[in-house]
Amino acid sequence: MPQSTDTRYNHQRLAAIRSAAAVFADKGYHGASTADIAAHLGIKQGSLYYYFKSKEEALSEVCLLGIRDYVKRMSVIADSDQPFAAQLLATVSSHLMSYRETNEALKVYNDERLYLPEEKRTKLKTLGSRYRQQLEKIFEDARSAGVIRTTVDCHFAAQSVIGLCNSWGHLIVRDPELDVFILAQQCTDLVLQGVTAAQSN
Amino acid sequence: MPQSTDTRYNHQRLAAIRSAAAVFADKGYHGASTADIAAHLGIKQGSLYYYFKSKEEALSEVCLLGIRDYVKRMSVIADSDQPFAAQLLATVSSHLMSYRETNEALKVYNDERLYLPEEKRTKLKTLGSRYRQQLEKIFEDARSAGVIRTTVDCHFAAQSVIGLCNSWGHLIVRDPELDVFILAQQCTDLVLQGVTAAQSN
Amino acid sequence: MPQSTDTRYNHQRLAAIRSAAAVFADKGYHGASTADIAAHLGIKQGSLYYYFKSKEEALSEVCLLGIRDYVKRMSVIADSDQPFAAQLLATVSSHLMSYRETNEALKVYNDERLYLPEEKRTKLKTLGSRYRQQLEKIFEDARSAGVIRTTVDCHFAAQSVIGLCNSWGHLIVRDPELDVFILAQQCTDLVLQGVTAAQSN
Amino acid sequence: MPQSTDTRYNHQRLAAIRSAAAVFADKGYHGASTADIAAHLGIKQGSLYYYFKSKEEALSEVCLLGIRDYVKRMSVIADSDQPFAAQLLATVSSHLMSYRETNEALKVYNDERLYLPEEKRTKLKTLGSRYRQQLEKIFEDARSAGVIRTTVDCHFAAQSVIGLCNSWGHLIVRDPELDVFILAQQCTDLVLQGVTAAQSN
DNA sequence: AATGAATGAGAGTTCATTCAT
DNA sequence: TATGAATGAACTCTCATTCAT
Repeated sequence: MPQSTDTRYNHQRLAAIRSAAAVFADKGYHGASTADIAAHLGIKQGSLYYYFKSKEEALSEVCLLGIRDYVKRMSVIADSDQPFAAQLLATVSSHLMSYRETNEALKVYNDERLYLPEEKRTKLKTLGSRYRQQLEKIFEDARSAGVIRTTVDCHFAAQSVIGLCNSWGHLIVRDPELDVFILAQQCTDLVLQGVTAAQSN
Repeated sequence: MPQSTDTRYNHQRLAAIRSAAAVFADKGYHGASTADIAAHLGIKQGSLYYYFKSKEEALSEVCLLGIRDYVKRMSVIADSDQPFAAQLLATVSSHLMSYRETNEALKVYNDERLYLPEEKRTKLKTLGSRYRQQLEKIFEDARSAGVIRTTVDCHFAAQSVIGLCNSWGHLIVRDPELDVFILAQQCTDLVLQGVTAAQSN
Repeated sequence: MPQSTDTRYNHQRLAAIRSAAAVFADKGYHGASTADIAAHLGIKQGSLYYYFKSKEEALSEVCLLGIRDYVKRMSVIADSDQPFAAQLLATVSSHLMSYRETNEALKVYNDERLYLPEEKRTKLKTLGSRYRQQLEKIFEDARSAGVIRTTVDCHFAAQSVIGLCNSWGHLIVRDPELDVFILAQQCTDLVLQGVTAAQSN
Repeated sequence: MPQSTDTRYNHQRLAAIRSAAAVFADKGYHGASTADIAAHLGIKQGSLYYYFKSKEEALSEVCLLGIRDYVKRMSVIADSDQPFAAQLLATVSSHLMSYRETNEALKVYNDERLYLPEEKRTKLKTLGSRYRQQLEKIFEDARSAGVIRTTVDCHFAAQSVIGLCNSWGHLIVRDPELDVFILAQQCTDLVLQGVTAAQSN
């Protein structure tokens, strides 16, 4: 069993996970064949099994890759002392950036994790839930501080931000021209101000 | 070959499409087997082919069912003389309701249409684009009328509304307890006002 | 799910079991491919799965076929009132005949049952053990009646008879010329009298 | 290529053969993988090929190991001047002991040799046949000498003794508690005297 | 209008084998 | 002497599809 050190094996294995992420993102878990993944990595089909016990393990690893760092960054943001608007922008930026950085793994986490067996899925779900709860907490703190309206449903708001980011994430993956920073700014603005013009009176 | 009148055949065929929608929504296109669909409908696998030429045709029909009415209603909304806020609420309501009404077909349209061949996909895409354009137009008109800020990017706004509705739609399909009307109100509010508290000066 | 009546399905399924028995007997469980079995039956490989859920189920059914009748006949013999010598001859005859009748299924039961999962194996083992116990009982009764020597270890004797029959069974399967009736007579004689010449004094 | 002297290589090679014997005996030739054998020996899969040209060669060596000494001992017994009963006991003892001594190799020879190619199999068969013929000769001599009944079929008797020993051998391999000496005595007794009580007149 | 039976292509997976190091 | 990495063929199994009935 390989260590998590910097061996050649681990290097190649990570490459394999990234290949799986790309292919799963493109064709979906069931639509993608192990031959597709192997071809993307430049090896033969059977050789994949030197790195994965099964196709399912590949999916599992991709999902983990997809949310690990992204959840970690959310913790950093939640623990910071920045004002609400800055935290929100940071969250959205981090979320959208993840779609670029992790080779579509986050998309795979969102769309394909349901094909994992219960056990692995709940483990991932725990991570995902923590993310939402931390975002929710940010909203609640802002509401307590009077920064946002008292009528705002924080659960709804957090879920909406996540949903908004995810739906843009799909477009980001498909369209490499999209500017993630501008988009993050726009999304944050929308959530903060809405679209309505300021009442002038 | 049966006519498209109100025969028993057409009745059963619609039931078959709905079964396909339910199964595709649950397991994805590739994850679902024709046997699953048949079982959901209460017939045997081979008998499905009396209603569909192929599994792909089933997907195609489901996607069509998923957006037809929903696009139609958008046209009605776009053509109406209601004020912007009312149009937006109507759009969101219609969108979210579709997830309930059409037996998960809209979810299938969103998640699985990419598995259709070019030809059929572009045909659907046309419908989907029209939807977005009409929504975009609503935003543009509102901007011209000074109802929303001039800095609002209408393409971005329309896409965001659609994304927001779709991400909530996924939750709606999985959670039958969610109240679609309240949700529509909340989404509209978010887009209109954002979350920021009113500046008191 | 098919009934155990005389449907076409059950007829074909039995034929499939017999084919599996023949092929397993010839090449062993792991050495035989499902393609081999299908070819022996005159259908295509994939079609086998219309009759079996898995290759393992095929093995399981073959093993069952292999001992079912054979165990049943032993019960009849054990319950009869015949003298010991007649019972022994009947047992040996029945045992050897099974190798001819059941299309090598008994050989498969002996050699390949260890590849079944625990659960199914123990179920079969119960049947097999009953067989040995009944035979052992026959020896014990004979010993009590003074028909055989008091020094005879009945467990050893029963196991030896079974082993003798099984080893001849292997030869019977491979050599269609062997006369089972003569063989049964010889085996019984050996066990009854041994080879030693009568002491003449 | 190493010599057949007492090098470290030959030492390890013998260990490899014994590992193969153990694994083949446990899982069968086709059920066992080269990885299993390597693991049993404490090396990695690929390294096995330093000792064997192929998996088949491993089987071939195991079979040879299984019968070589056993056949040799039979020759010694056959050439000796002992009385029939002593020869028979010696034969049975030697046969049963082989199951203990040679690491299950004799079991492998019996059960798996059929997977060898014609050429190698016939070579082994020659050895095996010689064994049976020598045993047959022992019976024939005893019959000529009037030690055993004239009605005894010597071919049948020799085959039966071998079969009896092999079937007990299987049990010996699986059950380390079985006392081989007692068993040899019992088997010999059975063949000599049968089970029938002495006629008292 | 529906079914039972079969098919064949393709999937995931295993594994004996090779070879540079 | 042994290993890590890779390969390709074979295998079990699934499934969309067909068709006689």
